[in-house]
Amino acid sequence: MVTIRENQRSRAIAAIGAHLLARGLAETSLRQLAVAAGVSDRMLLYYFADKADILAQAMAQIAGESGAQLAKAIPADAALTAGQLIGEAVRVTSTPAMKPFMRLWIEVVAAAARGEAPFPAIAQQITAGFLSWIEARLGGTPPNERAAAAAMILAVVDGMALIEICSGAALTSQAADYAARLRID
Amino acid sequence: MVTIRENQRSRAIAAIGAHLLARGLAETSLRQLAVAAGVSDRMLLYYFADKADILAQAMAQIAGESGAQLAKAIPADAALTAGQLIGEAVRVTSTPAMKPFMRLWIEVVAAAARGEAPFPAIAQQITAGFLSWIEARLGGTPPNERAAAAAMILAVVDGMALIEICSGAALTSQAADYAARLRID
DNA sequence: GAGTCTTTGTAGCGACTGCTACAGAACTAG
DNA sequence: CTAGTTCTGTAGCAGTCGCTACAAAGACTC
Repeated sequence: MVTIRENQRSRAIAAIGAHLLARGLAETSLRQLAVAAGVSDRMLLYYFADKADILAQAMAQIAGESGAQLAKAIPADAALTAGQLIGEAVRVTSTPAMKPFMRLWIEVVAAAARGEAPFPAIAQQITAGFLSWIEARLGGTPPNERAAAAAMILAVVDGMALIEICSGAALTSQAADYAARLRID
Repeated sequence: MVTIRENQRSRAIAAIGAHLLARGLAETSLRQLAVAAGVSDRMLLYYFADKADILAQAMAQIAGESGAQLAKAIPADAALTAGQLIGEAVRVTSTPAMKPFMRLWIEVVAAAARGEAPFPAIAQQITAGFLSWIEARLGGTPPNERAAAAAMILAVVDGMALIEICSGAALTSQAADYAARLRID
């Protein structure tokens, strides 16, 4: 009973997700999203409740895919120290496949800072996902320090994405190599 | 011969700078900036060339003030290792006085990523300022490693600002303490 | 006081925003 | 075949955006 609509809806989410990864949040008016999805803006608002709904579902899909990619990249039972995981995490998130996501992620955080719906909720969910991914691999760090260590590692990973935007890939790559040498007392 | 106009111009820059620090980039339409500056939008475009000009000058002023604040916080000739400077830099940029600037900074980087004028140029300038501030204090690090170390430290500092947006002050403060324990091989 | 230049208000343009009313097309159930 | 539901195109609303044309007011020189 829902075939056409649901089918179109998931097609639209996939197309808009790809559009977001390619273009960021710069071209996200309803009409621009509609072009990206290959339908009319009228139809987009027939499939989804409103613009925030569209973006939320597209971002959820993207986050899910990227999360799966991360999960595969490093085994969940890797018992690393914080120092070791910094290097690994930076390496994984610097992958060409992850770069578009990290760039979009920066824009999402900024939109969340601005309070722009639906990004605050999205940012919180993705952050939680990142943190649990990190914590699950911090077996070499005392349990009572894992939350702080995970947040610190996430800061380094996110910071690298920021540096890439401001200073380009070359310096970022050097910084990443340097970060891999970090150790904890 | 330029008294009134120049006077009003610098008043407007100061007021708009304060507005940006308080509200971020969310409320930056010409009409909103005009209200913040206490003049009409018509006048704002009489004092300045266009909206990008307004934002560029306000951001330059803010960056200058924050840069001076940073310069004072840690002596320029402090010969620190990268590990030591991470802790110091995170401490300084987490100061209540610096928090609004760091938050705005995140939004500026995201706007730069989006290619939105005049933010790419602004982001590049501020990044250069940050990096030279850091490098000047890395006397304890071999000269050929300073650029990479500075970029890495900037990544940590910026990343902390991102974490603060997504996860709040409490976790960020723990992460900052943890970051202060980082050392370089 | 006339003429000139700087400063300011009013009013609005054309483009774009998210979103919707309305009507017709297509399909399905009886 | 008819009635009802699902789908989709056209057209446009009310609002905001950056910016500007026009003209009047004020300041200043001579």
